[in-house]
Amino acid sequence: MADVAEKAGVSRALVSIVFRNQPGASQETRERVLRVADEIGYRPDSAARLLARGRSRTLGVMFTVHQTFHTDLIAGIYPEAERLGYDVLLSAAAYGRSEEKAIEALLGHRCEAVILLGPDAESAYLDELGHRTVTVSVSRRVPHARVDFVHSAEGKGVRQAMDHLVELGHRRIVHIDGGRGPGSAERRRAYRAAMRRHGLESDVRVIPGAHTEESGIETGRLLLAERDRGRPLPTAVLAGNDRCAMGLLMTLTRAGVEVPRDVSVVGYDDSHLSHLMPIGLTTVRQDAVLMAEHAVRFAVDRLEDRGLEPREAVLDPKLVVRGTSGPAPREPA
Amino acid sequence: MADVAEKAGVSRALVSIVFRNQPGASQETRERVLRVADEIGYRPDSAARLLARGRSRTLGVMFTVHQTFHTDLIAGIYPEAERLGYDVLLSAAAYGRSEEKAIEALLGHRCEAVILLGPDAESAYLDELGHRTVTVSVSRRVPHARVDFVHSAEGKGVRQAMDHLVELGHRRIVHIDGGRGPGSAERRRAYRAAMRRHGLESDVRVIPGAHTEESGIETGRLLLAERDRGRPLPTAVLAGNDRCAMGLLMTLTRAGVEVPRDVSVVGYDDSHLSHLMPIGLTTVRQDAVLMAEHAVRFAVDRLEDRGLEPREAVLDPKLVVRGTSGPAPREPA
DNA sequence: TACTCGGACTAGAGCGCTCTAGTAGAGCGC
DNA sequence: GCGCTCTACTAGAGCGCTCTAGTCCGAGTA
Repeated sequence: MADVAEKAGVSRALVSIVFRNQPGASQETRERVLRVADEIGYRPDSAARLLARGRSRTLGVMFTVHQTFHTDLIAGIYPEAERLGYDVLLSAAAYGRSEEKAIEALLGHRCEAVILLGPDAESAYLDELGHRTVTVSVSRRVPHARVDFVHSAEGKGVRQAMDHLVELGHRRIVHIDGGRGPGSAERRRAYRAAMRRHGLESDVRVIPGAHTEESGIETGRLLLAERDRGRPLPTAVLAGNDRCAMGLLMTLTRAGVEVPRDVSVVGYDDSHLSHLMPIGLTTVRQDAVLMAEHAVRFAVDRLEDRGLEPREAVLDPKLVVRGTSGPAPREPA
Repeated sequence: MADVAEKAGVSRALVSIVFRNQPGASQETRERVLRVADEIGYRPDSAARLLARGRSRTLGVMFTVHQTFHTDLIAGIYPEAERLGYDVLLSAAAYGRSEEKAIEALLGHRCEAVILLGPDAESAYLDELGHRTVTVSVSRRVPHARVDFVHSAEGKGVRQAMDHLVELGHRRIVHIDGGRGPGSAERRRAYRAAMRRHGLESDVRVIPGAHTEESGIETGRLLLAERDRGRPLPTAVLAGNDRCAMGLLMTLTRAGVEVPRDVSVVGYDDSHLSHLMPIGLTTVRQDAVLMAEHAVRFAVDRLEDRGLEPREAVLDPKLVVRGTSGPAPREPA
């Protein structure tokens, strides 16, 4: 920086002004400084800048490698953060790298706020974190913790999906549970409620699972094995999320079960996988971009006005009917 | 830090020593300092640390959101970097966020080296980058650029896959090209060479595609349409990567084409998707963990010894035979 | 002319660390 | 006692910026 200042014949302070795009420098000088900087290959050191400024204007994002929906969210976080003048730092949790570790890394880099995508850490930890920094949780409700919360109205989404299936004549609708996955408790509850509302209480069946392809595959195998033992297949399955639906779909199709002729499958998330299937997955869309924007906005709002309390955004999901849901097969009389 | 020093009754320098785990402090003092720090909630500011140290000991990783293989790589990068005492910063390229932007963000955060996962930027830019910082490219060869290069021996992988298929009796083996995707030029070349070597020159067919599910779906539709017009299906398809194979697989299965009875499908990458399919995708494994370790090691080696020239690591891929490849169907005489 | 005012620019402190050079004191041999 | 070394510790400069509190100068005003 000193080199640039000298070579451009100005003070370091002026260079700083130019690089921060602040008033106080003539157009002429601005151009000269930028030109010199470019020649020298100078690029402001964000560490020093950050140190001097006292604020980092950086948002940390913790996500889980392999969660396709997270990557959709990340793609939405960047532009919104940029629009608001914030930098984004990513830190991944992975096998062998706990969420806590990923979060601590962000904190060490002086992120002013952390946005957690579907965190799985303990409530107590998250609450403590929320007291230490502005924290936003996406998808996962963290009861009694000082964190903002962005999610979609799981209940509404499930209800739409269930109404759709019932309208198509389905009665034996099975739900594959998302286990500890974000939102699954709400989805499970909504599934039960919808079944009850449609007078299908006796057909309620929740199969324990997870938000992974494996879970869908296993459930598929389970259902097929049951069929071979005489128990009829359900006519429709409401999967825990798209990945699970994918796994199920592959297993069923592979076994000669035609979707949606024999079984209808509905997913959840509308992650980019869903449009990719040849006939398209009927699923409940969570608008990743909108969720990302809310998360960023919540974080920034609380950074700029420390008095603000954490908020909750509930976004309306929307059933997207594609090819994997159809009329219920006629019951063998 | 000053607070900690005062409360522990030592100098700031001593606190620094303790936190850097350096010799020069008694066990007793160490414990006292750490205890006080914990009470106060002190956590070293990495910006200041970085500034003072002159080195950031941070590796920047650029990846593309949605590329499943990249997430596999990331999972491998973290532990190796940690082992060598380096921090990792992630920056994603996404729709609306160019690779250059992602890379510049890393540089702005004073990453000492950047590891680019399957970069798609122009050679000239990457070369310039390579002259500015230690740069490692994974999967994508960047000719004439000053960058380390880690990849798998595409040729060997393809050859293994082709030998496998030919051994199973296949002759009409089609290759779906990966377009501009990393490694695809080599794979295409190796496919042609293998066909020639097996005396199948007249059956060579490369269908333009990309490393995406869409591409597989489109190719599937194309092949099915051709079949309907009288041209027989190929008996085997070597896809550009796993995602492409997935798309193809779904399309074919959906249309009643049985895999591998009617058509064999081979992927490339062995990304975590492949084990997840119910019958398992026959694919060429690129060992993500090993590649990640090499990439990190290359970066760190060149950081610690500036005289080192960029190197190239060619890892041997390995054909993993699973369920999607089988004997060629008997030709309708 | 004397003044104010605002735009362009500068000096220098300070951000929270690390690191070099140094001190103080204990332990040792002679 | 002396010098020596070794360990435990400290003072203070400096990392590359930002920011506050200025200075300087020319145009506008009375």
